[in-house]
Amino acid sequence: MPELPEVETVRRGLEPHLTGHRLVRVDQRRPNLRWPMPPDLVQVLTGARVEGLRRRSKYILIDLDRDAAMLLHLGMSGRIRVEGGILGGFHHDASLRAQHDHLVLTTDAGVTVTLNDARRFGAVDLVRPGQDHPLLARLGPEPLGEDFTPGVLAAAFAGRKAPVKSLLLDQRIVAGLGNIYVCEALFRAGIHPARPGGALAAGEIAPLWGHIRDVLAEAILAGGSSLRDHRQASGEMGYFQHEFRVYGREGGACPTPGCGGVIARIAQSGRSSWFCPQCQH
DNA sequence: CCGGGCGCCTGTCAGC
DNA sequence: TGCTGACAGGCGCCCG
Repeated sequence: MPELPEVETVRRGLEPHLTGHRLVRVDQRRPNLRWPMPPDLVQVLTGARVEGLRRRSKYILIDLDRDAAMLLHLGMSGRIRVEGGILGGFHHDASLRAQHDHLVLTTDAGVTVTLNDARRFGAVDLVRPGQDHPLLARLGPEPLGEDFTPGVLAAAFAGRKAPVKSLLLDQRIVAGLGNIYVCEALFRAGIHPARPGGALAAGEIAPLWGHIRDVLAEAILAGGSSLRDHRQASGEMGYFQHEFRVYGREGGACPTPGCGGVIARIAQSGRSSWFCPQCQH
């Protein structure tokens, strides 16, 4: 499912239900997702008070009044739903199978927060104070943060022969992009996804940098993109899928006025890239 | 270091 | 109505 905008949407939806609340019950239904969950997960979480929620790239970090923060990654199909309480969700997809509910947190307000992940590519872990967590250690800058600049992007592309599409998916270069928003940013920038990164001119990189930030910010405002799995914590869909200009639109008309191109799809390292052959070079 | 490919899992959909 | 293959918002690992 989730790229940065979807994860940020989930984080914002969870925040009012968790921050300042104590976890009174923790129900762990299986020992692992992509990796084993820590053996002391239930012990550490039970009775802990949540001090706040942060996001780093596609990870949610739940700060606790304990010597650990909870780390959550939603993989491809992970969903969070919040139920119960005054602000609880009310229109969750009835087809969500309880079979894939892997972790249920209950707060002192009677709210339940459930992690559902059919494909189990997601992760739950604990981050100890001062720990350089291996999943976070090598992440590049936050694309919406101050550390991400056109110069940083240019330096990361310099001399690289890999397609710009692959480089933007590399979380060490910039952290939080996935297939959707890379395709959309490259379209907006008029850059062909197969161009070698090192072949981009500075005059192309700065606009690309701006389009990456724009498309992410717009998607966050829309609550993310709901294709198959993503829902806001309330159960409500995101709406940015209606704004896609190329993603998933093979055979459709290029939205650029007067272009007349037809959206194409190519495979790049096993994943689909959609683009307009007419206006992306 | 670099680039590319594989595999982890389940669900859905198109085509036969 | 099956069945089969392709494909899906990610990412660590292994290979040359």
